Amino acid sequence: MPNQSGIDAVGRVFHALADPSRRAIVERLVRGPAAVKELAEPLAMSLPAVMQHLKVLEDAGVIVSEKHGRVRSCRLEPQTLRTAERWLSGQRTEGERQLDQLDDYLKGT
Amino acid sequence: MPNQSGIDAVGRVFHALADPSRRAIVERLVRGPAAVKELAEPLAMSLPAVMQHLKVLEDAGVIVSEKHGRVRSCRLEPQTLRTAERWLSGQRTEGERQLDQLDDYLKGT
DNA sequence: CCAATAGTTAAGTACATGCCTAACCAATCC
DNA sequence: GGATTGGTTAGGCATGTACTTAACTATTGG
Repeated sequence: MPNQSGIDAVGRVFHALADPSRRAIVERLVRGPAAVKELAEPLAMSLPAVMQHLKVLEDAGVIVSEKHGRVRSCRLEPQTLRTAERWLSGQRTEGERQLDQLDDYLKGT
Repeated sequence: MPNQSGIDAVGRVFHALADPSRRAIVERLVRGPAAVKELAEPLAMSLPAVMQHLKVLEDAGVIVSEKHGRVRSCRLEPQTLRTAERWLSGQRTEGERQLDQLDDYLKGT
């Protein structure tokens, strides 16, 4: 069991993105919503395996899905990726922060 | 085994960051280098366990370490986190991209 | 209605992860 | 030199992850 209990939102997102198949799914969904079948196609694995990946992504809040008729449509929940991005951008050393300021200065001119 | 073979750099970084103890280590190292002992202190686990976490972080390229005398000093390798950040910022939907442009416009005025 | 399509559930397997304890090594300190 | 400090190695255990196949359900097109 991981060190901390269940409510580790950022951790779930990073864990979801650690798998190349799941990142491929995300990369596909950036271009718009897709059905499970379509997401499965390029992935060289069984449908149930894909479903598990989708569950991990959905539990992490990276995607949402809803069923219309017999097809489940999945789409990205962009805010969640932004949260992870924000955690990363928070981890800057003092040196980096100075470079960032220089950067802003140059852009602002 | 994950779907793809070993040379998945971004995947290793995300996997390293999925664990709360490892993120705590990163958050500490943002404020400057530290010895293994110091990193272990707030973590409520054995030294060997901490060492394994450090190995995961080092294999992912998130940190580097070198031994001076009997103490191993660890520090952040900021570029690696930037790589992960860049992957995330690449995953923007069309809608988000438009918001970003609006954002840039407002800032640039 | 029947068959094909899209998805779901269940159960099983192989391997990875996150911890532990115990034993060990090598640089310091007195 | 001997004890202490900081780190390392080895082995083991419980749980989690990434798949698989087989069987099943619900929608839909002809």
